[in-house]
Amino acid sequence: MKTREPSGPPGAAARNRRAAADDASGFPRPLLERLALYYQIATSEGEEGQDAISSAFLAELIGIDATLVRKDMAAAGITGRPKVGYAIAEVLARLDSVLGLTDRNDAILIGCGDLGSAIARYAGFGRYGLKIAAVFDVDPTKIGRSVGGHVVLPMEKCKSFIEIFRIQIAILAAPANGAQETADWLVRKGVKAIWNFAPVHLRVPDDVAVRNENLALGLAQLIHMFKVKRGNLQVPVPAPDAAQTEPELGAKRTG
Amino acid sequence: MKTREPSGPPGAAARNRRAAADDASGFPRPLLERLALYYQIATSEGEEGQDAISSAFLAELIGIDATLVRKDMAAAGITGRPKVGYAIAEVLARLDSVLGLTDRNDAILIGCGDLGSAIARYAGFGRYGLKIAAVFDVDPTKIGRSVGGHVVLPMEKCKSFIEIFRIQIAILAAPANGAQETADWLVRKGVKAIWNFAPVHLRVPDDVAVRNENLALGLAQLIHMFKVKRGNLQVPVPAPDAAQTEPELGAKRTG
DNA sequence: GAGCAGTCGTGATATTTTTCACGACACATT
DNA sequence: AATGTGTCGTGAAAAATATCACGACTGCTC
Ligand SMILES: NC(=O)c1ccc[n+]([C@@H]2O[C@H](COP(=O)([O-])OP(=O)(O)OC[C@H]3O[C@@H](n4cnc5c(N)ncnc54)[C@H](O)[C@@H]3O)[C@@H](O)[C@H]2O)c1
Ligand SMILES: NC(=O)c1ccc[n+]([C@@H]2O[C@H](COP(=O)([O-])OP(=O)(O)OC[C@H]3O[C@@H](n4cnc5c(N)ncnc54)[C@H](O)[C@@H]3O)[C@@H](O)[C@H]2O)c1
Repeated sequence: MKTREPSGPPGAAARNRRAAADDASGFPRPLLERLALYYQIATSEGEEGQDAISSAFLAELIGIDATLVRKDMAAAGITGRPKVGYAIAEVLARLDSVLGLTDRNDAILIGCGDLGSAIARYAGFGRYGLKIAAVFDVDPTKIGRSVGGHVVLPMEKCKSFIEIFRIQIAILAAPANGAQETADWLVRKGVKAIWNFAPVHLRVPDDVAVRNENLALGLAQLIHMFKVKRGNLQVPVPAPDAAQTEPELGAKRTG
Repeated sequence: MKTREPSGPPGAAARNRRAAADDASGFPRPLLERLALYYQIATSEGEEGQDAISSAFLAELIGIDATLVRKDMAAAGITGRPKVGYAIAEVLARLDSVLGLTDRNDAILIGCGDLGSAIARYAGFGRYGLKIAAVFDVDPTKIGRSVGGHVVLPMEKCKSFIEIFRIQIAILAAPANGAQETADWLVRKGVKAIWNFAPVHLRVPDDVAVRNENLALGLAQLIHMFKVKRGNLQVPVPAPDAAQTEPELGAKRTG
């Protein structure tokens, strides 16, 4: 399946000033990532009394080029003022809209273990419109307990809850084992967005949004960076034909 | 005002322009991300008895092109066999080395609140070489408690612990307020890699690796995807001159 | 009001990342 | 052993992404 529609206008080589904002498939991921970062920084700067932020400031803070920040702002429809920068109020308002944080999004939390409890108790996602409407678990010893103001409900009640409250967003904090099945079930029940914390790459239909928040991958990246900076990591594999040491770990096919 | 000084060595400002960026002669970030994903999938497939995996299988699972998988494998120095695929043993061994997971990495955990406790109890990071050597907190009521087999220690003991055990990796699960200061302090004490869960973008010197595991940004992205797929997100901002609704939050210049 | 300094806006350019096309090789079957 | 099918390997093309260079505009100072 290709999520890429080959609808490329052949004559549109010249860049039109309308940016690529009206692309129905949303913004490219890297841009989106930076946009959310701008939102966060703008929020924190605003709380410190700032009225505006410059592209150079953002760029320096994040470690990217200032031009890129300006392009991003343009893509989001944010207009800055020379000599001043971007008005924080406008940045927040615009990104609120662009990121879709304007209205509240009710979600259910599946799995109330260590991580699920932390999420249930965390208030920081409220700013992004997330409202945990209910918490579910299969463990009888956890059902009925109150976690972060939510009473843990049995999974048996999940189906009707989704249907009655038209829940479309689910946070999946259950074990990896069975995560895909749970996700499939949620999708069948009508869930359209899944925030997955289990260390598996969930597969969902095309009309469902999924974000695999795979912390282990982040850790792997950090360790890689760490080793590279330390210098004791021999990454390069320049020899293209070198049929060097075969891993003698066994488990190879019976030849 | 760009007076946001990273409170580090005074002359380092010019040098750490790319500090927050990640690629330091290592692999580009997207590639690295996929590599870690292959590692995870290969692990799980291996546990199910598979001997080899094909590029097509990985591509289909992740939702990318099979050619890209093969390029990635080549970049990591992994050689496959036609008609068979990539030997899982080789994939794991090679990625172990490439990602730097071969030897154990001792780390300290700073902040043992909801999220910190979940991390301390989680065993899943062990596969990536991470070993939590100690847990620290400032809250007197938490000190002395046992969390995931670790006794929570007071921050006062953190300095000597880092020095004695030559700790180079820190997991930061303390509140955002003061996270940067804590990070600066850790860096001064010799920490070379920080896994940051506070919702701020940490600034560190060039020789320190940092991964900002900003969950809120992930949430923002999920919500954006969700809204776009639902169709009720009007992103485009074509009107270039239309002085439409100015944010009435003040902060506008008087003409 | 004129000049200066700082910042945005954007077309052109460079770099990186991904896809396409096709040849080569390995295993299975007859 | 010959044939057939499925998979890897890789150079070239395409697309996406980031940077450069420079013009335009704003606010400040004098
Ligand atoms: N704790 C962490 O720091 C951490 C870090 C990264 C990833 N994760 C992942 O997050 C998930 C949860 O981690 P955790 O540490 O909270 O585990 P946990 O074992 O503490 O909690 C899992 C909870 O899910 C419940 N559960 C099991 N099957 C369920 C089902 N089918 N439906 C609903 N609930 C179900 C269990 O009863 C339990 O309460 C796991 O997939 C884990 O790999 C956790
Ligand atoms: N809980 C979540 O689901 C979640 C999600 C995303 C991000 N976060 C972020 O993770 C961090 C921790 O979240 P939490 O929910 O565990 O918060 P928490 O308040 O439950 O825990 C924070 C802990 O850090 C300790 N602490 C405070 N200052 C410290 C310092 N200077 N040094 C060492 N320890 C210190 C506190 O005593 C407390 O135990 C926060 O920055 C939060 O924004 C949490």
